[in-house]
Amino acid sequence: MSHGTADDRWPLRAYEAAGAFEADAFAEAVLDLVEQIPAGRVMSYGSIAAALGSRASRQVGKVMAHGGADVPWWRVVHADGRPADGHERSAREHFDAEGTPLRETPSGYRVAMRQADWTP
DNA sequence: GCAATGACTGGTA
DNA sequence: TTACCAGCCATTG
Repeated sequence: MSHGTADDRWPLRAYEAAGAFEADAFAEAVLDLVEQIPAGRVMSYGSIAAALGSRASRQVGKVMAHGGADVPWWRVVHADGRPADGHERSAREHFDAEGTPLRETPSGYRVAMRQADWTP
């Protein structure tokens, strides 16, 4: 990461814009971790929380909803491989472009966690 | 301090 | 596989 300014490596600007001027260590860690997920791989909300020594998967979701716009949010999926609720369509395009292992289902698609699941 | 809320999970039907 | 339910966790009013 070169050296960049605090601005270009902290996707917290959206967070701040939302009203939270002081970013939590948790939110910072979540966004930072998401940026580290390699293309073609994914992590579940629960796994992220676990990697941070927490179990607040729902909080991870909240962080993504507010500051996820500046990070590869599509690499964060449900524990069963389903993409973020309400973003299935957009996520599909990214997965398709990155070659993320997917598997079709009667009602849509799902990420093949068995192969795509990643952990730092 | 309690109740509601949310990009969640795991178990059961 | 999908649908529903109870549990969990931090934030918000």
